[in-house]
Amino acid sequence: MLERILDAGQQVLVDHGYDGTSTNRIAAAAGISPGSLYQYFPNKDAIMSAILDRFSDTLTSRVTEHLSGQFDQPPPVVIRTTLAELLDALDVHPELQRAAVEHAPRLDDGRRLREFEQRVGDLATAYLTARRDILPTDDVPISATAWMIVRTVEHLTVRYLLDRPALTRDQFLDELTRLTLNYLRPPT
Amino acid sequence: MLERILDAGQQVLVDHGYDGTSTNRIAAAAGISPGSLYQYFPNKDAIMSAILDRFSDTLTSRVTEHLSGQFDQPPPVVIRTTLAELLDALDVHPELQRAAVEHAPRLDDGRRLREFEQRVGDLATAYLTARRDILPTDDVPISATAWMIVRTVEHLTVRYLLDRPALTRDQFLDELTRLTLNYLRPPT
Amino acid sequence: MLERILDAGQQVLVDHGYDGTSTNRIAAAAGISPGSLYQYFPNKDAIMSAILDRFSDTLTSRVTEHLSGQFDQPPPVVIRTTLAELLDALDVHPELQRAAVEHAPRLDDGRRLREFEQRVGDLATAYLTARRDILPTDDVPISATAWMIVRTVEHLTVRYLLDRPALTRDQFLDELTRLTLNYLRPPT
Amino acid sequence: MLERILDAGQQVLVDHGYDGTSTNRIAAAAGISPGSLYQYFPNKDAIMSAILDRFSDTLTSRVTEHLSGQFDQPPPVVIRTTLAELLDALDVHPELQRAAVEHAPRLDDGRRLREFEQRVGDLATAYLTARRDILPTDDVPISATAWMIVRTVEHLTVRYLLDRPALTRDQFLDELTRLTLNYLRPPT
DNA sequence: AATGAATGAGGGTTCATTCAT
DNA sequence: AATGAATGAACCCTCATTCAT
Repeated sequence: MLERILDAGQQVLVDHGYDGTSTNRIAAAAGISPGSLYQYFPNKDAIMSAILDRFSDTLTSRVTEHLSGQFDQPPPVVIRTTLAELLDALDVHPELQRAAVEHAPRLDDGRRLREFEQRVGDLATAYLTARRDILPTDDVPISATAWMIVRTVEHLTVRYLLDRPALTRDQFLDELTRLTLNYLRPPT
Repeated sequence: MLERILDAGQQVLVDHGYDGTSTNRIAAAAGISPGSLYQYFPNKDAIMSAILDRFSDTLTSRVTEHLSGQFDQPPPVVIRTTLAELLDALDVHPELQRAAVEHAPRLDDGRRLREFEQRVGDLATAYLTARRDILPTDDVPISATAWMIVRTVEHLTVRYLLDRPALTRDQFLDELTRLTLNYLRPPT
Repeated sequence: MLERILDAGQQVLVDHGYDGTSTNRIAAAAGISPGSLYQYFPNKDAIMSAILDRFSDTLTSRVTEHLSGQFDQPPPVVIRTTLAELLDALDVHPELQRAAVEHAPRLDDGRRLREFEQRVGDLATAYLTARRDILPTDDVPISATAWMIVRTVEHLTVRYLLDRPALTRDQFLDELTRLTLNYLRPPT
Repeated sequence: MLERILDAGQQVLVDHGYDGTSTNRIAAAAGISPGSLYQYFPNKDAIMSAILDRFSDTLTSRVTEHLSGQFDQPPPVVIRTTLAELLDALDVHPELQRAAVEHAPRLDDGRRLREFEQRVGDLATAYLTARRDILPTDDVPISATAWMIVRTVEHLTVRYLLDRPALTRDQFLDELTRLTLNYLRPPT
């Protein structure tokens, strides 16, 4: 039933946007009465949060799982396949992802979104720390480098799926991989 | 009077956030009656759009102006100073910018935001076309390369101002410049 | 319009009791839309308070006015006519008075009602202080004596009108006057 | 089980006030499910009524018991000790009493409260009839005299406990006794 | 008897929009 | 042009009550 509510809420979010997502609509979409929502969630925001949490959990675990199986591959391989994994994970619910990107900033003052980014950032920092040798310089903290990369990758991936620019999936992954790897290349 | 309404709306948006921006508040801030708003704008969204348009116009013209005076400088200089110009332009109204980032996607289904990005993208494409020599390959359309760079730069700049990570302005500009230039570097 | 809302609210209060007094009902009774209530009152409690305030103001001013014109009459006359004045004032809106008595305790934790009693108590204290000579003893503070009398008179008057026991108005006034005066009589 | 529900309801009433007393809370406090309440009571009001009934039964029986053991004492003693008994009986559950006073009027249109007062009034009438000699006049029916006294005593006692004015228990009992006895004193 | 999830009408309140003045 | 009182649909949420299990 929790699932049913989240599914319904997700559908409403996708169909009507954040402002169009009323508790009554969610209840109707779930085929239950408005009051029943409150047996499972304390309020509307909790529902929205749970929807986004579920989504971000799926993403994080897919990427983490993939990464943990690749840790000893050469960086270009790790990065390229990880980006592919992220892209494909996001591509499962492109509509939800659009909604999430557009509306998550308002939930808990965006804490939810920031948490997700934090988790991915930690992952990237961990990887870069392990592969400290590929970093071009010591002048910039690893966390800052990770911050640059994570934001870039996250945003470009999302926007690629939403805008569908004139690039094939593989071309896009090539570009994104190059962007990332070149960023780490030492100056000549 | 149009200006007055936009100023008032912008102030309310900055002070009270998107959800706190009611038409009544805007009218009060503008020193007119709620009904009078509708003499100048068909509805609330039109006001919000106009506020964001004005902001994006300011940005575009500052960057365009700067770029046109730098066209013949060496690319590293052009890019670094252009990024600085963009960063500083955005930094004038960080609160407004936050509001814009969080809420623009919902206005007109995001058409507004896309328009702005289109304009900046065209600018970048024009520059890259002129400097076609610095591109690493012909396999990827220039517009796609511009798309990658524009999204990256735009998003990182915005997030830098909002998140204020542990990087000084100059460090950040260094990183962003390197990210951009390295992206264009040919493979070894 | 304020008056109209208060009248409507008063009617609804009388007809449906405190719990039956919804803002929607008040609005309907006033012939306006629910939203309009909030142009004149910040919330429901403010409406309820205003209704009771209006009622208690009427009472207080009638009694005060009467008392100020009688201050130099002999105590039995003052008391008897004052009680009559109070009884008649309360009798104007017996239904409202019932509602007030039954439901006022819940408003602001009863602050409203207490305020009214405070005002009447002050009046009584003032009178007793002026006529200190009729008090039987100095052992009890005047304010306590006033407290006893005010509660008694208020409650009996109210209950007389609501319960209509087997006493004529004049008999009741006789009894109430005797109760009050005898309370002040010195022991033999 | 009936007892258990009443105990639970009473506790909730005392702890959370009338508006905070939901059937769900009562059920939880009683350690049963909401649905089970309706096996023992037809609806919420019946529960509330039963709680107040039980309370008023306790009061009546304490006072009756006391009175029956004092019938042949001199009136000043009977009255003083009876008032003391009532005061102490009410003081056992001041919070419950407050709830009772504030909300009893609304139950069954106040029938419940009136019944209680009727019983106490009958008691007083019986006593006064037995001691008819102490009445100052025959012009007023005994029941009316009892009505005056019962209301006064009941209300003052309740209010004394709720308002806690600047009077000790004994001072208050002195005053209340004097009020009652003096009311019955013949005019000079 | 007992459960407790489900109900759904109704609660107070907001606010973009309108329209008589 | 300008007003601002009035609108009313929609918001989120509560809770006494029911009924399939």
